[in-house]
Amino acid sequence: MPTKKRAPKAITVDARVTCCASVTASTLDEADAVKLAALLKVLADPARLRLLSLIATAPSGETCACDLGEVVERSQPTISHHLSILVDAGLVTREQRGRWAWYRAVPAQLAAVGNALAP
Amino acid sequence: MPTKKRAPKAITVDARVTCCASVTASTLDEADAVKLAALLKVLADPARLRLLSLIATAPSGETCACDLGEVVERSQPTISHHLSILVDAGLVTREQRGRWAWYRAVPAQLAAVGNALAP
DNA sequence: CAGACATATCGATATCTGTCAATATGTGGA
DNA sequence: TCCACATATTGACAGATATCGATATGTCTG
Repeated sequence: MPTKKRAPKAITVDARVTCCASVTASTLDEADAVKLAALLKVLADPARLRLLSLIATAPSGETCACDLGEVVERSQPTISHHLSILVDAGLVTREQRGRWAWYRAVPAQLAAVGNALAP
Repeated sequence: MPTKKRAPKAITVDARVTCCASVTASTLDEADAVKLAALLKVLADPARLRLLSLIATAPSGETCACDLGEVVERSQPTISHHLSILVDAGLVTREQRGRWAWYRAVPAQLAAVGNALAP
């Protein structure tokens, strides 16, 4: 194995996050299918899609949870619940600052799911 | 008679099927979110992902339902049920030939969903 | 026509999930 | 310290859904 140099470090954004196998590249086995389905299931909810969309398109790059309730018409516990699910899935990150929670999108993770469908 | 400078009508495969709005392009409203979530929900199941993957990667371009049961380990009614859902979502097409049902993938529809996530 | 076969539909069920009200936790200000 | 506020957690519940056995529908073959 003639590889000498170390692997290319952080080249730009690595959308090559190996979150899941491609649907069209080869036939998915059950394990890969379960993994991808789990991520898709996170996305397959209107409330979560709207939250993610709001966070991802925020001009400042981050969004306060306090601003989400007004747009997505759900109760505060429901929104908090959905945000947790998005965080657990690695689609957004959460940072507590004082009383407020700030969320940022993780574009690479979203892209990874998208690429699993449309490479 | 080459070079008619027409507007680019049918540009190859149009993966630009307007099935759903992009998550990151602008903030989704509830209606768009419901639409996209519905399609994602169809994909967010391991059995359906495996079926779609099998159909999409078939060398001949089509797959007989009779071959799907052996690979995806579910009962015959369950597989038939999932195939119906995939057809209804426009992700595969179904053609009855004699006793057998043949399925083909609809790459544009899958790509449209993927592009809604990763443009 | 009769039987075998492929697929679809029906009915039932166990599990999952989105939602909210109530409550808990934690933070900053007075 | 005490209170107001932002967010998270808990508990409960209605609706959705993945699954299977039984059965129906439709098609080919002898």
